Parts: sequence; C-alpha cells; structure tokens
Amino acid sequence: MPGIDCSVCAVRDSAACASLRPDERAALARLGHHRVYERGETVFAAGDPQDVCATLTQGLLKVSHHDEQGHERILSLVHPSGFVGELFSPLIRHDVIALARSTVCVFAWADYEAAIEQHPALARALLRRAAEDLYTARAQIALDGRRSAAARVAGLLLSLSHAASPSPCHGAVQFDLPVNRGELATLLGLTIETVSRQFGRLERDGLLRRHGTRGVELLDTARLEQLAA
Amino acid sequence: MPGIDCSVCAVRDSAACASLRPDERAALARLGHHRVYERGETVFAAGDPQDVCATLTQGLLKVSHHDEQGHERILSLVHPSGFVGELFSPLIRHDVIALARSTVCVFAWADYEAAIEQHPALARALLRRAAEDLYTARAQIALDGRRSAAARVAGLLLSLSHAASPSPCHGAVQFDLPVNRGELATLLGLTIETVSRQFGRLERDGLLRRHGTRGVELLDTARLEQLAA
DNA sequence: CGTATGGTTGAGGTAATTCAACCTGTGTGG
DNA sequence: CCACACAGGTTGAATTACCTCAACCATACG
Repeated sequence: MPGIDCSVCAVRDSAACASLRPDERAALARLGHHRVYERGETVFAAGDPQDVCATLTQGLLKVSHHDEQGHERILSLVHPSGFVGELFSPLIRHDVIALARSTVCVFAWADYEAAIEQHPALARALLRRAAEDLYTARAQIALDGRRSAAARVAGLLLSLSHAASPSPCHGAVQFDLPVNRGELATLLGLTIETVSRQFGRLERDGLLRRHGTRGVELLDTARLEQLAA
Repeated sequence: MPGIDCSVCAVRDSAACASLRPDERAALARLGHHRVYERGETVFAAGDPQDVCATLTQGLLKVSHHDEQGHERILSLVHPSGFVGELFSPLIRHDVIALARSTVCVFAWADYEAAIEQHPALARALLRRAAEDLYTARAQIALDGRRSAAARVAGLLLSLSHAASPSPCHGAVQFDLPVNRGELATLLGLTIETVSRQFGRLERDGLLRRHGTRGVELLDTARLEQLAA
C-alpha cells in the first residue's frame, strides 16, 4: 500500500523532506511507503544492492560494521528524522539494524534521486544532514583515540543525554539509555565488563545514579564533561 | 589578485567544481583566489567564524581536534580535490592545517553558497563528496574500536598506499609517508613509541621495508590486509 | 520452578602507555 | 672542518588499563 500521509508524520518539520513545498512533498510521498521494523530486524544489510533509502520517523537504528571475526562495531546511531541509505555507492556499505521498534519512510532510490534532481532544496537538505553526520562521526573519532574508558563512557552519556532531550541546547538530566550494555560496549569499542565497571565507578563517585539497568540520572554534568575532555 | 585559471588546475576534473559547465565554472573562478600554505600553517582554526571554504588543489591537509589537555587527534587527511570548510555551521569546528606545502582554491562562503543555490549540480557534487567523507570517517571509527595497534598501523598503511597511488583500484607498493611518526600516532590514537615499535615489528616480520624514515615498501599486502581485518 | 538473557563483580594476563635513554641526520656557529 | 644543538626516531624497563575468563546476581518468561 504505497503512499504516505505526511500530515501525521512526527518528523515532518525536521526531516530532509521538510525542505519541500507541501505539494512537492505530497508528490514524493505518493512514491514512498511506511515500514515497521521490530528490535533486531535488519533494515539494510551490508553488501546488498543499494536500491532504497529511508527516513526514520520513529524509533532508533544503528549503523554498524562487522569485521572478519564477527565482532560488531556500532558506527552511528540514527535518531528520528535521520536519513539512511547509500547516496552514491552501488552497494550498501554498512548494516542498518533497528534497536527499537522503528517506523521508516521508504523510497526507491531511483525515485528519490529523481526528486533530488528536480528539487535543489532537497539536495541541500541532504547535504546539510550529511555534513551533520560527518561532524558526529568525527566527534566519535575524537572520542575514541587515546582516551580512557572513563572518558568514553562519560562522553557517550553526555551525547545520549542530548539525544534524549527535546531541547537542542541542554541535555536531559534523567533519561533511559536507548541500548543495552553490550550495545554501549560496541558503540565505544570497549567490552561489556569495562562499561559495567565504569558505570559502577561513576555511581560510586557520585556523578551518576542508576534507575534499573536502563535508567540513568546525571548528577554532575560538569565533572562528566571534564572527564570526557 | 582574485580570479583563477581552471584550465591549468590539477584537480579540474575531480573536484566538486568539475560538475559545473565550463562557463559556469569560469564565473565561479572569478570569485575565488589561490593561496599557498607552508607545512604547519593553519588554513582554518576551530572557533573562527565560518566565512570561507576551499578546494585543495595540491598538497596535503589535516583536519584535527585538540582536547583540553592539548592532545591532538587527526580526524581526517584531505587530499587534492578535497573540499574543506564548514557547510552549515556558523563556526569552524575543527582545525585544518597544512601537512605539506599546499595550494588551495579559496572562496567566500557567501559566494559559494550562492553558487550552490544556483547550480544544483554543484550541490549534488558536494553531497557526493560529503557522503564519501562520511564513509571514510566511519571506516576510521571501525578501525579504531577494540583493535590492536598492529591492525591500526596495517590499516593506515594500506589506506595511505591507496592515497599515494594514482590508480583508484590498487595501492602503491612503494611510497613516502606523507606525515611523520607523531602525526601517524595522532592519526591512529596511539603513541609515537607504539607506532615505531609496530613499524619495527612489521619490518622484522617481512611485511614491510623502510627506506629512510618516510619511505616504505609494502612487501606483503595480503598479510597486511589480514592484519588490518 | 527452571531457564534464558542481561548485568555485575573478581582474578589474572596482556598489550599499550609512560618514562627514560639513546641513536641519527641536519643545520649552525666557532 | 669539527663541535654542538636540535628534532625526529628507535629501543628498553616498568607501570597501568583494559581484556579475558569465570562465577555470580537479577529479572522476565514459559
């Protein structure tokens, strides 16, 4: 059942397609369709031909890489209004997997590409998004190199706190981690045990309070930022 | 002395502006100018207002981040035909510094932005480049996490070998490293000593031969790739 | 009640860092 | 021409931090 009703879309003002005029968007919407993925389901698999792309409207996705030994590394989290899909490569390069029940707005790449050609504003919106993703990826690189486990965990907590907050300028004080310990570990390039120990340490040092396994409350963001430096 | 002669430009077929028609490009060229930076000179500094952007025509740049302790992390190398400049942020986010004598083709961001608006092909070319940069950054993240020093050094050698080769499909066997040991270290998130030891080990194991401090000859790319896995 | 999944905690091993000394080539000044 | 300083690079010994392996705990679910 193709066709999408944008008027009820949660990300209608923030996704790339928000750059289109209502009638232009409506025309694009007729070419797309919604799809729901349960936690753990694969949205795109590395190596597949690149023939679709999508905007995430609800939920959470991960972009991840599996090395030859089967170890996974999460390269990026995709939040609602994020765009997924290879832009110019014939093959999908990384797996995209749902971390929570997620709804995506899917388009055939050919249709989307035509829309990009036809609507320069859409190309610019995607460019803006790609630039933002690039910045995020580089922030991750900066977080990774020569940094202690404590710094990485602190940095990730702060970034998740911002992602969990509705406001762009300050992060949420109390929120639920969107992922389990194992996923935190592959996101940080650490082991589950190390992450767990760091959480214990942060709680013991009074920077953090845990509410169950997923809930966290940041008690001293200043010191967290100092740690993450 | 503004104005650039694109007909003698080394990257006229590969840079983003190659997507423009000759007359369109000529119009853009009249708004830009060349600038040469010596090794160590800063092209853009983090925190500066974002008012210019540039295409690298010759040489090598690094994009790097300095943390509070002054430790540097190289986030990316920029090779000729690469584009540098913040696309949509009012502030420059990372330092851009010349690693070798470099020539860049500089534009006021306002002029370039106008060109993007006017020429959709330019926006698409930049989008393509941003997507490529994003992929490179994510490859770096994949290389970083939970990987041994040997794997990182091997991975970097292979990637530098490809960058040094004129052909896109296979890397150079013998080439000069574009950076010194310290820069290799900050590129990899390791210490100078560790990088040095890894080079020694690779040579001892017959994967590599060193010619002076910068020259390297890859003797067994298959095993290097295996190491980097 | 038993099992599975996710999480925490502990002991021991290992790889990279730190600190330090030493080497090598280059340029400078006596 | 030699002495010297200096920067970049290598090598060694000791330390540290994370990983590995293993046991144990908590919660959810059939």
